[in-house]
Amino acid sequence: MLSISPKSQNMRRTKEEAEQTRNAILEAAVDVFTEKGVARATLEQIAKAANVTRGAVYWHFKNKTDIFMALHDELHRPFIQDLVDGLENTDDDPLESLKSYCIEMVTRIEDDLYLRRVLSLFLLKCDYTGSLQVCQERTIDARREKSEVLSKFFEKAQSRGTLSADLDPKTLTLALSCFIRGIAMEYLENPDSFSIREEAPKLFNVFFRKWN
Amino acid sequence: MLSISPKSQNMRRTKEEAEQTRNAILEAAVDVFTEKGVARATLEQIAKAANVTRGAVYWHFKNKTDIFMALHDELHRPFIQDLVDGLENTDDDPLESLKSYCIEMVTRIEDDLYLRRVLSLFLLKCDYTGSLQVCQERTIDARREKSEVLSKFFEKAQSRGTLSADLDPKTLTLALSCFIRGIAMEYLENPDSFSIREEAPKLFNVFFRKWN
DNA sequence: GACAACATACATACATGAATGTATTTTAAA
DNA sequence: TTTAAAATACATTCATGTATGTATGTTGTC
Repeated sequence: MLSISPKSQNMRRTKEEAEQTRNAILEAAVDVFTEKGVARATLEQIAKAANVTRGAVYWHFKNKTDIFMALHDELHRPFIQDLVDGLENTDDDPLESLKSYCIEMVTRIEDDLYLRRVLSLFLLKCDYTGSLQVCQERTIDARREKSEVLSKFFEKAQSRGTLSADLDPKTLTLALSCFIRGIAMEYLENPDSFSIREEAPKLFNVFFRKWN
Repeated sequence: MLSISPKSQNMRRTKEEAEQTRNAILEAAVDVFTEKGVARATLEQIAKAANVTRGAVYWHFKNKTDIFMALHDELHRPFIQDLVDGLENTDDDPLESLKSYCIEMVTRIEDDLYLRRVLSLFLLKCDYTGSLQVCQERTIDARREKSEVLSKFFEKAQSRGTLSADLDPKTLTLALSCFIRGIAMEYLENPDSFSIREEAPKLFNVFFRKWN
């Protein structure tokens, strides 16, 4: 967690220091949001966790929703984008590389503690009613993009004969999306119930077993 | 939505009328919770939706958490129990009956509007931080019970030779749980993105395709 | 390069509303 | 008569947003 420089209070910061403050607030927000839940988290708690006052928070952000959306933009969408990129940069056996990419990706959820917190925040610690609805609508676009990339994988596999032609790529895409989502949800909700690192290879072996 | 009998306000009700009032409050709570989200919903809104005052609400329930837990007990856990029962009452080809049961179950999510609202409420419209944490802990037990029933299915299939012996029933159970969860989440979050009624058979055909 | 003029980056103080919980009252059922 | 099932009234808390203060960074000007 970033902590702003120990200037005696109420001294004007330089541009870089201000940027640091902004980041500290965002990081503090992740902590407070995941601990209290977005709805129950107060700006006072976030400010305190970032070692600033609510004044600083209101300087950098309009309100709680604005903070959440900033996090959403900076963390969630890049995550999906990263996923898309990872999918596009594979060119050998499509299904095999897709499989190992999936395993790698969900394993990161267990290994990368920060990713885990952030995903938990967006998937578990908030509901997208009210002012947060717009965030969800934005991710829908990103998800459709993701689905299109996935589809191409299955199509490529079909054209190479690795995948039976009578299976619908759209269906497989939907199935895989649901599967990944379910794994993430079940793990985040109860991380002690199973180890992704151990189970992910088995799980995706089940999903990607002989298709033709 | 139940509406209590049109007695001129402030008349004492009979026991049955009181029970009706309680139910009206619970039904109103489902509506308000799903529309506003549990955190943003107020007791005033719930009372108004049930055609009573906050006084009635506080007579029947301690607070908002108490209402939520009552709903949780009356709706969510029976749903899981129903699932367990449905699984136990099949005795022919285990995998085939498991498959059709899965299809039936998720299809209900699209067809049964009330089920949809309730599931949406518990899966999407609340976060289980703070006072709602206990609810989540309770479902964890129910889920483990569900998993054990599922496991037995795969074990039975193995003993009958329908399922390769080198596949771990535990893994298959986890996979199926995640898959179902993911389907429910994706659909509830964006019901327009696909039709469960059309896709469920295809999806579970993918999952349950030749195992041996 | 010094200095005024201004903008920036906050902290502090305050006003407000909204939701909650409780205390009191009302009416009729038991 | 007592008590259940509410309605009504009230006090309190709490988070929010905003207004204001303030000291310093920044920038144009000479």
